[in-house]
Amino acid sequence: MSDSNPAREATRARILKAAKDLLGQEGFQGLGINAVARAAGCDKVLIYRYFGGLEGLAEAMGGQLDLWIGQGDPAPGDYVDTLAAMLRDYGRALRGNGLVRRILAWELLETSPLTRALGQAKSAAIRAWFQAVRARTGPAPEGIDAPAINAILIAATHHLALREDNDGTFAGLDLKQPETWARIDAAMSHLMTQAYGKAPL
Amino acid sequence: MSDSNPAREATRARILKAAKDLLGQEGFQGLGINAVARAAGCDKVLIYRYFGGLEGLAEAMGGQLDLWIGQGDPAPGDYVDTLAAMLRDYGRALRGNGLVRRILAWELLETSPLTRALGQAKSAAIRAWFQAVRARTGPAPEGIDAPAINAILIAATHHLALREDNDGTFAGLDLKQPETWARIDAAMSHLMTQAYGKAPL
DNA sequence: TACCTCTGTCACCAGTCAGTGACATAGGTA
DNA sequence: TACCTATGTCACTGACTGGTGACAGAGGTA
Repeated sequence: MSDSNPAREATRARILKAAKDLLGQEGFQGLGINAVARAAGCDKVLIYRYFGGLEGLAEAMGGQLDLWIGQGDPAPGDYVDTLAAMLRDYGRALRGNGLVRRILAWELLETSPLTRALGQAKSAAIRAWFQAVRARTGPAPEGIDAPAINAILIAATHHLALREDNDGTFAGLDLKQPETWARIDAAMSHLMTQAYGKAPL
Repeated sequence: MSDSNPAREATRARILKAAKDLLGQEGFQGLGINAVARAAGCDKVLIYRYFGGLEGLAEAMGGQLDLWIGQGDPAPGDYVDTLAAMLRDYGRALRGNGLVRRILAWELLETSPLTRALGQAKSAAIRAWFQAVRARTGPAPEGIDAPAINAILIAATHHLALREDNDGTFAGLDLKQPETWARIDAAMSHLMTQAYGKAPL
C-alpha cells in the first residue's frame, strides 16, 4: 500500500506537524487548506490526496493522541485524594499545552466535522482517564452525585485554563500570577474534600 | 450633532440589531462587515461611517448592556444561600441567552479589539453583581478563600453552559437532558454549602 | 525499450473578504 | 434661488479562500 512509500509518509508527517503547529500558534482561524500547505511547504493538493481534505486531516490529528493528556501515574490512595491529585495534574498539563487549549476552545464555538473528529478522540481519552481513577481508588463515596461534582470541577479547570490565555483575569482573579493558581488548587482541594465529606467527619 | 438626525439613528439601530442577531445565531465567524450589512439591509459603507468599522460596532454593542445579566433581586439571606441562588439564576440566564454565550466563547479564542471592548463591559457587570451579593449578605465567612471558590463555581457555570451548545456532552454528562441540569444545580449547591461549612455544623 | 503508477507543481476557477472612491439624492440654510 | 451637508447606492480593487484539472518527472515493471 501507500504506507510503503517513504516519500509519501514523510510528506504526510510534515503536513500533520505543520497543522498542529499552526493550530497551536495561530488558532483555529489559521487552519485552512492554504495555510497548512504553506506552513508544510507543500502544495495543498497533497492534503486532499493524502487526507481527503481538512476533515481527514483533523481526524488524523485526533488519532495522534500522544498529546491529549500527559498525566503520570498517581499513587493509589483514597478516592478524594487521588481524584484531587489527578485533577490538579490535569490542570497543570492543560496550562502547559497551548494546542490542547486551542482545541478545547474551538470545540466551544464551532460544531464542524473537524471539531467532531477531534472531540470524539478527546472524549475517549477522558473516559479512559476516569476509568483509571476508578480502578485505582474503588467506587466513589455513596450518596453523592460524583459524576456531577466531578464534571463541575473539570469544567472549572478547563475554563480557568482557557481564560488565562487571553485577558488573564476571571471573576476578579489575576490568572497571570502563580499565587493565584496556588489559591485555586487549594480551593479545588477544599471543595473536593468538603463535598465528599472527608474533613468534617 | 448627528444624534438629531432620525434617519441616521434608525439606521444605526438597524445595524446594531442585525449585528447582535447575527452574532447570536451565526457566531463570531459570521460577524463580518459584509454579513452585517447584508443582514441590516444597508450598505457596508454605512458601518464604516457610523461606527468606524467592526471594532466600533463591537464597542457600541458592548455599551448596550441590557443583555449581559438579567438576574432579578434575590431575597436577602445568608451568604451561601444568596450566592447559590444568584449563581443558579445566572446559569439559567446564560443557558437562555445565545448571544452572551457566543461572546463568552469568543473571548476564549480571540484577543482582538472587538473582544476587549466587549469583555471590559462584561467584567464591569460581573463586578457589580458580586458587589450586589456582598451588599445583601454581608462579608463572606472567614478563613475561606471565597474569591477562589466562587471563581471556580462561576467558571464551571460558564463552561457547562458553553458546552451545551455544541456536542451537548461533558465528562459523561448529557447536557441536553433537563435532569442533568437539576443534578448540576444540586451538586453546585452541595459544593457551596459544604465548602462554606454550613451543613456539617 | 515502452508502459504505468505515484509524487509533486502549477495555473486556474468562482466566490468572498475588507475597504475605498464616485455619484445621486434629500433636507436644510443663506 | 443657489449652496452645502449628510444619507444612501453602486462599482470597483486587491487579496485571500477552497477546490479542481492538467502537467512534469521519478521509479518501478513487463
